[in-house]
Amino acid sequence: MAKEITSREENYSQWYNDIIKKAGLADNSAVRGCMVIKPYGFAIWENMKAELDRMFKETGHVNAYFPLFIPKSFLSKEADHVEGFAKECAVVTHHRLMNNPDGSGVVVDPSSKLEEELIVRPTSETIIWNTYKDWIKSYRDLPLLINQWANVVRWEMRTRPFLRTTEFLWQEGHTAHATKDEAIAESRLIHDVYAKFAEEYMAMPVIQGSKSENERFAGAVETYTIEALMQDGKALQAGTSHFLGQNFAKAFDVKFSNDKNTEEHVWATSWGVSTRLVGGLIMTHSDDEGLVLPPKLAPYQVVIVPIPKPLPELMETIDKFEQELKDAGIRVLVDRDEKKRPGFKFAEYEMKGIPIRFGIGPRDLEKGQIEVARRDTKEKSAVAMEGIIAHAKQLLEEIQNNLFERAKNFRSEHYSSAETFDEFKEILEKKGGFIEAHWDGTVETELKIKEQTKATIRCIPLDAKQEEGKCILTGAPSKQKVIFAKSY
RNA sequence: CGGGGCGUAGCGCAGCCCGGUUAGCGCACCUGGUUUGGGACCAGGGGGUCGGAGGUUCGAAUCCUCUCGCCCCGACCA
Repeated sequence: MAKEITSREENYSQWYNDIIKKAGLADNSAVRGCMVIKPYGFAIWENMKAELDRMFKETGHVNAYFPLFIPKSFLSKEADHVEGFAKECAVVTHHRLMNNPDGSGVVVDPSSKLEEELIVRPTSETIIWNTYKDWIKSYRDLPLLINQWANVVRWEMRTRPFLRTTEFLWQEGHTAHATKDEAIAESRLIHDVYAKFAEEYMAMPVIQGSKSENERFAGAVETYTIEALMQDGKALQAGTSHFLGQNFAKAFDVKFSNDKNTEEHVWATSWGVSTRLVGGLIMTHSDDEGLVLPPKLAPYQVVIVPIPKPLPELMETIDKFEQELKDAGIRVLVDRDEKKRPGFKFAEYEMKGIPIRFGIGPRDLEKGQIEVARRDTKEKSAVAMEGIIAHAKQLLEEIQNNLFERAKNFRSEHYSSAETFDEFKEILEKKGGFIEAHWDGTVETELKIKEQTKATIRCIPLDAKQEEGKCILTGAPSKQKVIFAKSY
């Protein structure tokens, strides 16, 4: 029935908001632009986090934690960096409140004004590089491979739950290296980790590429990105990994002595993914009936609904399956609610995107079978109780694969090539999606295209074939196609 | 910051134009009963500063002024 969810066709943004609300992922908060991540939504993030953390550690990184506040002066040490973030910083100017003399509550105590304002971190390059200065003296201190899980604040004009909130959760890796090549290799390594995570865990296909100068991270020499395609034909930048060159080392005077006792500036990378991924996950798979979650990240992979309710004669069997599923490493939820009827529960768990539902009633008990429903295709089938655990395990894999294939198909259907600007505009208007096209390589052209079409260069794909062509806007020569799209 | 919309019970809304007893409906909630294989039904019940302030009036959810907040679309951005 999908009660209360706006259809995608009717209003895509409303649909997105409905899913978040009805599936219990997040709420708006008392603070404009900030959301409350509810337990079910946070569980998805925790699963993402656990997997990413494992991948980072597997590739030699360790976690640390740096302060929330950054002295204002730090931010301005790297010129491009401050320019990129200055307009969206929350600033702490005082540290104390006092009772309002007129009795109307509390006011800022003017005598508590800070000598130097503190910035709530929009990203931590500056405070971290200020710290690295003390940590790095010799080539023996390198590489330094550190990640932190943190919250950051960017005072954006327009926010959307998960996709862009004033405060968001993320991880930010900050590494230091002795050579340029090593730093580039590091940023590429993480770029690959992100792509692998997106595709294998989120079942969200991505295009890997580098950013144009205009879209590059403030302070970076090169930004690598993974770009995903949402169901409304808009692209989502899902993760970025930056090669920072020696920009921050120079700004914070971080030098090391090499094995020939010569001083050199350190080479750096930084990389991050955020709670935005949850938004990407929602928009990649979900449908008009609610959330659809890939099994690998679903808080619960199987839900068992006793039909018509948790009768004692059913629960013995159900408790046994619950334990067996747990033992098999499957996250399972048993609905022991006495009051709600099965139909209600079915709709509820579809809304919440649980990949597999087991329905078990007296009839099933008699026949030694279980009604197995999969969320991705909505198919239902009767499966013998014997071997059900193995069946569930295999079905979870199948669902994971199916979601990825489905998303890949959608992307192929929304991946076009344009030779002329008219063609480009027509595709954008008719179906959106990614459009590959020749571009003359200049910022001016990119900005003009953006102005006329709202589309930007999502990335210069790493695997693009080299071919002679003409820029769709200016006709100037181009050596390869780049990928355009409207984006979030 | 521009353009549009909206603030009435936890949620979704009606009532407002055209002022008039005790502010209403659906869902949710509580109690009891009957039900239960795709969002059950009956009966009873609880819950409201009508976003806030000021004004007009015998009387304001309703009219006027100011104000606060939220949502959508855009500019900005992960």
